Amino acid sequence: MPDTPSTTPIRRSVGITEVARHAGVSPGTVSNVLNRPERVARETRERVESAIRELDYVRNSSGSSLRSGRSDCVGLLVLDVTNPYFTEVARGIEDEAVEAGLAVLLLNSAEQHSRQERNLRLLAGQRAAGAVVMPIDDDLSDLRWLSKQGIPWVALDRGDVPVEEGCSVSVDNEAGGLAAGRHLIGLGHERIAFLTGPFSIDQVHRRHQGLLQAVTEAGLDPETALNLVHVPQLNPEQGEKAVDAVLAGGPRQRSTAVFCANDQLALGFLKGLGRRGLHAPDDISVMGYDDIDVAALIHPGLTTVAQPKYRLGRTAMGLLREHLDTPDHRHERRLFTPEIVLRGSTAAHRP
Amino acid sequence: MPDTPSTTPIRRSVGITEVARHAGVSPGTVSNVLNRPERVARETRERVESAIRELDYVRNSSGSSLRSGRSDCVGLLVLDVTNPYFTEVARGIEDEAVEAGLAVLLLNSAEQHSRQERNLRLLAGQRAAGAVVMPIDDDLSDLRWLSKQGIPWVALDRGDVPVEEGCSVSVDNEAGGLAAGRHLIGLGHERIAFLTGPFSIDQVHRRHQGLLQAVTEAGLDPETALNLVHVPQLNPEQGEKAVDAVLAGGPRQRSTAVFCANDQLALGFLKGLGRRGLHAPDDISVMGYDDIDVAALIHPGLTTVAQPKYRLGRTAMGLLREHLDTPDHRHERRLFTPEIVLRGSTAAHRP
DNA sequence: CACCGTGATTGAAACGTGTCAATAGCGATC
DNA sequence: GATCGCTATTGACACGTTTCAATCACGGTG
Repeated sequence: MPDTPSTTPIRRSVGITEVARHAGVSPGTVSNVLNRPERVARETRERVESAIRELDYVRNSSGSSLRSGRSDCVGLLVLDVTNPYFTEVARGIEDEAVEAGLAVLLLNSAEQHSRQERNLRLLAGQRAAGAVVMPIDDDLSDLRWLSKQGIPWVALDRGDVPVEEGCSVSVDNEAGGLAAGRHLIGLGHERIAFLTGPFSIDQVHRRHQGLLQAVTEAGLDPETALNLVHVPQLNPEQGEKAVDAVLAGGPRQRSTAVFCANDQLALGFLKGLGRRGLHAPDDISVMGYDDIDVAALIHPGLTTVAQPKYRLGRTAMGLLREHLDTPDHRHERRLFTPEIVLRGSTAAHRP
Repeated sequence: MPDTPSTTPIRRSVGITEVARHAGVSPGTVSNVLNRPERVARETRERVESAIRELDYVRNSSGSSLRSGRSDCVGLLVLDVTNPYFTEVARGIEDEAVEAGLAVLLLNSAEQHSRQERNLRLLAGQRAAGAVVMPIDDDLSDLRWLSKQGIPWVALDRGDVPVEEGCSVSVDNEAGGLAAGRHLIGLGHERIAFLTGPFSIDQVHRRHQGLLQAVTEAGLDPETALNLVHVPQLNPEQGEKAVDAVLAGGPRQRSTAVFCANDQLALGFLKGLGRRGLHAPDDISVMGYDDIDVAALIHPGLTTVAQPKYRLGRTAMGLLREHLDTPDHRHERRLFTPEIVLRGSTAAHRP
């Protein structure tokens, strides 16, 4: 029994050498026990292991990654930590990373370019093993810089990354818009509002393309069947404000359904409806996009286009793992197809 | 002559020595430029700085923290990344950390003890400068281990940490329960249901204590005025399931208001109400706890007890900074008082 | 001129780990 | 008994940085 009742207040933490001395072997052997246990005889290994336990040794990853050149940290660059969409993705990434024995360094860009740069510098400083990045805009120069620093990456939610530059995982927004449009048209709606942010956001633009396709393939005239309502940002406040614009027009021209580019917009819109004493789907059918958690928690439930968020994160990290494991890795682009989740906020149009 | 062709095959990134050679100075000078710029003459400093820029040098933090013993990483141990409550706290922490020039290593315990341990080990391995921890239960042994490893920490949302063991930042749950109770009683409600998880969760237990105090101070008999409904977990599904239990009792005994231990519970409860064609506050007043974002986004808005989440995170990290800066630091306990946010889900009782 | 002080720069020694050639131990084979 | 083959272990060095005592340059003072 080692009786060390008075833990020294200030001490350099125990290192590999101290463990070695304690077990009566050389530091190299301890290192071998940690990294290639099969190379060391069972008896010595056990002796070292018990010394490790006894001294409460934990390997200093600074020294380790300094020497080996590799770190067991991967970066996750996120646009906004508070966005529930991202947190779900983060969960997928983390689960996969844990399996690979990697630590996730979560970095928040807070939608600011300066902060994204700062964070990438930080990753490079850590000599991170790799990174999963949700780039703040379609400017790839930051990612190229990362490549130049020797840090492999996977872009998330950016379908437009050339496959020779790097891996990417994203969801087919056009297919999502198309499915949403078909759903509403299938319910008999012939005048649909699209509540959206600026088309400079690529994802939103593509959703509109899909919606447009649904309208034309149904033989409707986009001019009259589609009512575009633009708001500056994709947040609930804007959705609430937009109610009047969406409901504009006489009884014959008024939209009977609204497709929101975003669940957040849809939530705000629903709230605005409620304030005016109106309800979905009786007064207007409402559809969102993303399927964030709350979509299922409100009444009526929000019909929406679900992104496979968790799987998105998992495959992104999976791709990164593959990248790290295989030396002659070739970049890949993975495209997911979203699925519609039917809930109570949409219903058949009753003329 | 540096012709050692058989060195490591992996491409090492540029280091301080290469910068030094390029600028015609010694490595020590480059280090000084990075760490104590005032000690080096302006002319040389500029020469070094331009060399740094030219070679695109970024400091290797492994080497740095290995030598100096300090890391610029702090850990943030979170119970569940997807919980909006925590993400808001995380935002506060990150903002403060960025100001202090610290990187935040976000680690997710996913409510599992094994994972919490894993993550703490990881932190110790990184020789992190400190940690902000939301402990998974009231067992302090993990935190003590962290202290023994020489890593200072601040506990979050655990009011019961002895101040001689470490710093803590939390919110006065008893005050929150009291305020909620007063609000409902002030509206004329005399039969209140408390929808809650197991009392083994300290926070929930204290909220109940506060509620109890409100009831007794109003001269009501807790036996008849309070209806305790226990569910195993604090999630929306349980809230939805609990509707019948809350609404039980004849017209004279039925609760006219429900105080949910959690916004998530409240959301589920509201959904369950809607399913049955009932509405808040007409059929029953509903109150939550936490003030997560969605509470304001639904209709009617959810009256709830707001925790100062962002400030909670900021002060936690602030305390940690203080801890790191002042050598003769003494632990502190900060207690915040929550505030009621009035929205539409509660209303006066009409007998 | 000798001496001192000051400020700028240098050289070398760590920090804790991984790697790898070298060595020791030892039974089997020639 | 010498040699070989094999496994287990050892030393010593390198990774990139910080730190600190030592050195150098140089102008001012006695």
